[in-house]
Amino acid sequence: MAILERMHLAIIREVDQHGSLTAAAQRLHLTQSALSHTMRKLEDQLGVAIWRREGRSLHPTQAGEYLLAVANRLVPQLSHAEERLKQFARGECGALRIGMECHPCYQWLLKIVSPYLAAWPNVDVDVKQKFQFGGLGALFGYDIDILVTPDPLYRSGLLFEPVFDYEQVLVVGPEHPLRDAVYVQPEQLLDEVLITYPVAIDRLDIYTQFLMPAGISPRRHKPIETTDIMLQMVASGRGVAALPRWLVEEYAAKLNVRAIRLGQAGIAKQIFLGVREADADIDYLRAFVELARVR
Amino acid sequence: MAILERMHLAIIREVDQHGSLTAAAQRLHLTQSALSHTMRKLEDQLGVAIWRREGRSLHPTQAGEYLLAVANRLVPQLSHAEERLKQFARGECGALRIGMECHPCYQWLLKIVSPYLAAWPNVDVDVKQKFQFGGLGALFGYDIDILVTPDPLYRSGLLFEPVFDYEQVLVVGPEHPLRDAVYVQPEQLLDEVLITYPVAIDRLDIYTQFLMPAGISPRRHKPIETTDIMLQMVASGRGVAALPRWLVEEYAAKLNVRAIRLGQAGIAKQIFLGVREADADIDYLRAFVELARVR
DNA sequence: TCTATCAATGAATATTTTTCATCAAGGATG
DNA sequence: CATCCTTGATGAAAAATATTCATTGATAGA
Repeated sequence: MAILERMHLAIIREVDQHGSLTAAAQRLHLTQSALSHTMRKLEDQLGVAIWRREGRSLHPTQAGEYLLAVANRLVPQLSHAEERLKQFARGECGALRIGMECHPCYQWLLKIVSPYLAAWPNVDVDVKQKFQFGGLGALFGYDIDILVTPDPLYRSGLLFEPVFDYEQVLVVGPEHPLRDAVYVQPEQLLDEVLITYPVAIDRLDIYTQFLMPAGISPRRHKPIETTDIMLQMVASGRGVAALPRWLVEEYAAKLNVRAIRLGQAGIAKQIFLGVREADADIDYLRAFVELARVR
Repeated sequence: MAILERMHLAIIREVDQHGSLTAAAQRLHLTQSALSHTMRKLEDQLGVAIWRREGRSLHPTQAGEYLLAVANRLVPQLSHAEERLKQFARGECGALRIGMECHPCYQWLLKIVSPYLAAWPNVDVDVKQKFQFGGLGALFGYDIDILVTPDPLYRSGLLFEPVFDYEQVLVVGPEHPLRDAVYVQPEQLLDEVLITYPVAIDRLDIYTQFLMPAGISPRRHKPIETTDIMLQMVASGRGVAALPRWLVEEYAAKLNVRAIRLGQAGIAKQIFLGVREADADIDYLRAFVELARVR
C-alpha cells in the first residue's frame, strides 16, 4: 500500500546535495548499489522516473524535483520529531526553536533567553533568523516553535501576544546638527544618509510610518547587516539610523550617539510572540512567553 | 541513524482511530504481532514508552500523544506526495486542492470550476471547507494548494491575487418595509432578525463594516449553515441576511427576494486567491488563477 | 467463574534490504 | 586515441529485518 519511505526522501536529498549516488551512499553509510536498487524499485512501483540518466550523472525529472521538494520539507520534520522523542526519554522537556523576524529583536531576545535557560535547565534553545517562507511559514511549517515579530496575525491557528513596548527613534552621532533636537521632522532627513538593516523598505517603520507619508526620501540609503557596525557608522558621522530607543541607550554609554524622537508623537512599536494554537498548553513554551512578558 | 519510519506513524494513527493493536493490524493487513514487535522496537530504540499498557488496552503516553500529532500531520502529506507521483506517471498533471474560507465563495467557485475542468481534463479538483488551523494554516501545511478567501495576507511565502469584486448587500423578503429602499442605515436593523453563516462575528462584514461602527446590534442573530435555507428564511419574512449582490440576484428569479445597499456607499468586497510562492509557476495552478480572474 | 479478547513474546519463517562482484559507459588525461 | 578513473546498473549471494505462528498471561464482561 505505502511505497514512499523515509529512505527514498533521504536519498534524493543527499543526491541533490552531493551530486552523485556514490557520494550519497557514503553519507548514508550504505553502498552505491543499495541506493541504486532502492530507487530503482521506487521508480518501478510508482511507474515514474525520478532521474534522467545523462552520461554518468543523475538529473532530477519533473517528478524528481517534486519529490525533492517534498523531501526537503518532510525529512527535517521527521528528524526533529525523532529528536524530540529522544528528549522525552531523557526526561528533557524539549527544544525551543525561536524564529526572529526583526533585526533588533535579537538584542532583546538575548536578555530573555538567559533567565529562561536558568529556569528551564532541560530545555534547549535554538534561534533561527533566515526563513525561506517567512516567519509565518516557518511557524506553520513546524520549523520553529515561537516567532518573534513586530507584525502579529490575529487569525488562523496561531496565537500572538504582545510582550514588549518600545519606541523607534532616530540615532545621530556626536557632531550631528540634530543632536539636541527634541524631535525630528521627515524633511530634516532629506540630506541624510539613512542606514538600515538590509530588508525590504515596506518592512522598515521609518519608511512606512515616517518618510513615506510625507513623501520624503533620504539622500542615500545604506543597508548594513549588524547593529554594532551600524552604530559605529552613526557615531563616526557617516549617517543616521532608526533603532529602538532602549537599544540606543544601551550603546550610548560607550559610543556617544543620541536618540531623537521621530515626529512629534514618536513611533510606538511592539514586539509580539507567536505560537501555534496547538502548542499553547506546552508548559515550557508558555513559560517562555510569560517570562518575556514580565521583563 | 534514522529510526522513525512511516510505518510507526501509520500504526499510531490506526491504533488511535480504532482503539486496539488488533484492529489496527487488520486495517494495515498485518498481524497484531507484527505491530507489537514494530512498536516495541521503536520504544526500545527511542528509550521512551509510546503507550501505557493498562489492562488489555493501550493509552498514549505524553510521547505517544506527540507522536500521534506528528503522524496526523505528516502521513497525509506522504500519501499525497505518493499520489501525486503516480499522477506524474499517468501523465496527469496533478490534483488541485482548493480551500474555501468564505461561505458564499462556494457558489462563485462552482462557476469557475466547470470551465476549468473542461480546459484541464487531467487535473482533479478537490474542494475543502473545514480547516483545523484556518485557511492559511492549510495552505502552509500543504493540505490545500489554493485558498479562496476575502482576507489576503501580503507577506511571507504566499501570493495573493484579487480575482473578483462584488458588493455585499442586505437581502429582504417580499413583504419587507425596506423592500424598495435605495439603501439601508444601521439603525434600521435594530428591530430585525439577522441571519448569517455560523462564523465568528468579527469575520462578518455586516458587523465589522456596518453595524459595529454605528454601535448597533440587531434584535436577534440567527446562524444558518446553508445559503439556500438562509434565503428561504428571508423570503418567508423570518429575517434579513447579508450576502453578495450577484448571489442574491441569481436567486431573485425564483425566490422573490431583494438586494439593498448597505449604507449610502455600499460595502465593496473582493475575493482573493492565495497560493504558495513555491508553487507559483505550476502551470495548472496558474491557469486556475487566470481563469478565475477573467470571469 | 468462565469465556472471549487483547497485548506480549520467542522461535520459525518469509521477505526485504544490502552487499559483493562485475559490467558498461562517460569523462578526463596524457 | 588509448587509457584510466569514476559513475551507475545489475544479478546473485548474504545479511538483516520484518512478519507470522503458536502460545502465554492478563482482564473485562457475561
